[in-house]
Amino acid sequence: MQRRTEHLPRIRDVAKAAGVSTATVSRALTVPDKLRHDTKARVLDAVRRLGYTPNAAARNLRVGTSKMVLVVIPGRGAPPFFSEVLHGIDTELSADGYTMIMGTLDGSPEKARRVVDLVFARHLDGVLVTSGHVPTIDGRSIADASVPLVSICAEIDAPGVPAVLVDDEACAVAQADHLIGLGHRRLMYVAGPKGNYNEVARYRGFLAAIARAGLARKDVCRHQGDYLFAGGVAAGRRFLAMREQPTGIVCCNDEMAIGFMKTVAQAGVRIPADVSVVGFDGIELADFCEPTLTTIRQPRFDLGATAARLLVDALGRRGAPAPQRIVLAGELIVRDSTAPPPKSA
Amino acid sequence: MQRRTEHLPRIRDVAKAAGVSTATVSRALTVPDKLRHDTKARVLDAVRRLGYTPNAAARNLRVGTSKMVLVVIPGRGAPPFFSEVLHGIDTELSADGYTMIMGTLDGSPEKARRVVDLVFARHLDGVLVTSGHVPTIDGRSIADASVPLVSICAEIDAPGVPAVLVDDEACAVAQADHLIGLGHRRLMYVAGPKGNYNEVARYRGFLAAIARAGLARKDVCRHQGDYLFAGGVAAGRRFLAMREQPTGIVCCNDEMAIGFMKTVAQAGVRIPADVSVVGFDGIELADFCEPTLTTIRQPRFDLGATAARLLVDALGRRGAPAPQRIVLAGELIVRDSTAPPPKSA
DNA sequence: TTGTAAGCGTTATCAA
DNA sequence: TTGATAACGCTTACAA
Repeated sequence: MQRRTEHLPRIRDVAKAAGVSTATVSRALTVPDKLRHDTKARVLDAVRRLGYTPNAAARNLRVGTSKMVLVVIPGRGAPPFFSEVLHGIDTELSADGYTMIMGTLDGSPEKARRVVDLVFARHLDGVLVTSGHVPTIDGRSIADASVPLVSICAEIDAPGVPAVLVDDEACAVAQADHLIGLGHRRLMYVAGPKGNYNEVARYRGFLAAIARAGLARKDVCRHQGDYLFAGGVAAGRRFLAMREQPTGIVCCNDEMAIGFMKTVAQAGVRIPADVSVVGFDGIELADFCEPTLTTIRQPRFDLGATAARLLVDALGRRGAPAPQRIVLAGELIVRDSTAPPPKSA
Repeated sequence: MQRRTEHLPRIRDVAKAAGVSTATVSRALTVPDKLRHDTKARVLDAVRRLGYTPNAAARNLRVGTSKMVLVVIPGRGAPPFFSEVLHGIDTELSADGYTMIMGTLDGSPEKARRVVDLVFARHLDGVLVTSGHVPTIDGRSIADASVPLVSICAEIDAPGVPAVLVDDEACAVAQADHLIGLGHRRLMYVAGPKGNYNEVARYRGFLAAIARAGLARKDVCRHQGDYLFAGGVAAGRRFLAMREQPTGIVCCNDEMAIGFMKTVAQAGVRIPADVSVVGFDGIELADFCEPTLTTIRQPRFDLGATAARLLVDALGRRGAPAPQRIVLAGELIVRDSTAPPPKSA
């Protein structure tokens, strides 16, 4: 009636080998203190001899949990920013015996459906979301599955979901203030994808900073970007085509900043002599490109680790994590891509 | 007797709502062609109305598969080299409805045990290994679990496991030949971790190339590295301390090459005027560092995608993938870090 | 302290 | 074409 796994031992094989009931085997593995010492020894010996590991599906079905956590990542495998976030997540999760399932999103409905189905299939105990919004398809949102959720790097569009993030707005102010403090008066803002949580917050900070500095709106332009290298290249081309070029470029992330720098440098523009560039995120690349990039360093490992810890603690209590907003510090790192504007400007 | 998931519908709720048996609901979802049109419609309607998704644990237990694939990654979250490999894996896996579980290794027994347990718990249908050897703990190897296995980037230390890789040895020859062709006669080899599969193959290629070029062994030195940035820094320090410095540096991967370049450049050494550096891998960083790095480009996405495809095809046939060795082409990319040696040398 | 047996939610066999 | 039901392998309430 059913295909059986060839030769892997089941709990009753162990029970037989140890001369006990299956219940005792189960207890030896889950609540060893409640067994007599010699029975326990006998059972554990049989377990070792047979190489027994409990079947996960059967156990999950019975106990209703899987010790699996879904990590939702936006787009293209794992973008540079997320590698350290994942490392932080992985560290905390495995410390508590949880395993990480990757759910990548690329904007396609298929991917979104897979993620949502995974959650509703009760295949996992909790979800970490780094995409800024709750995956939803056909009106089904993973927030409706009553699975504990924690958001990383963004407040999320569902009520009561705790978030771990940096203060995007304040950091964006720091970006702009840095350039303004150096004397820049004509700025360009290279934006992230429209409506993206971080983009919105950072642009707000940018606008606040230029308002406070009393810059005229005509001295400031906004270029629609996409967080990708390509978006930075496009911004660079636009810059090259401008009659009155800005002297300071505020980028919404590092990848675009680097794309911008590569593009204008190829056209003979000197950084920072002719134009200054500030990035956001603090990815490794930012310290290796030429010139090295002034940027906002996000505590990427800690963002992931803190969120994972929050989730794991809640799961341990068999509840949802308390709604809260944990703000970690971002930091302006001044490197070689920024300087005072050229005299002529 | 048992905690039940609060409000998620089960198959019998759907059956009741549609006025059919649970068997019919199951069939409507798995073999829809075997139902009368109107019954099918009625069932699927109920499924939609109730928002029913089959419980994964129950299904896995019943059918004996989970549609999950474990990806074993060595160390530190996801090192730069692997991001694209993962992207390729993810693309192929999700095309066939498989989900990716991450198993990171950091050399600790705990991590290894988790990976091995996952496999023996039958929690997954297949495994992709990028670490060059089969995870093993306490004498239990995942190769013994009769779970289909495919190795990426390395032939693996278990018989009959298919591998998808580039020809490390030939690529290493290309690295060395490039420098030799430029006129370099004193070379330094910055190695990967001792015994690592790729390291061994690449060093073999290096030795073959210098032998063929007739270089004296005294003109060549080997520095023990670790694939990490730090290893490159150490190699750079050693270089700076040498009386008779080599003019060409062959690195076993890009991260070390970049670490080396940063270190010696800080000490005033000019690249490539004073010393040439070749990397291996073709990570993004290699095209953004200063100077840009001559390196071997590995088809990272394809390595992952091909391996995943191999595995998924085998799983579809409910068998193990055919033992084979698929070699993809690596390519020497000449950039700015290499030039003829200085005249004085 | 240990054993018996019910039940987790599916799917597949068999009978109708 | 559909329904009743056993079985997947485990944990746990209850009885001994």
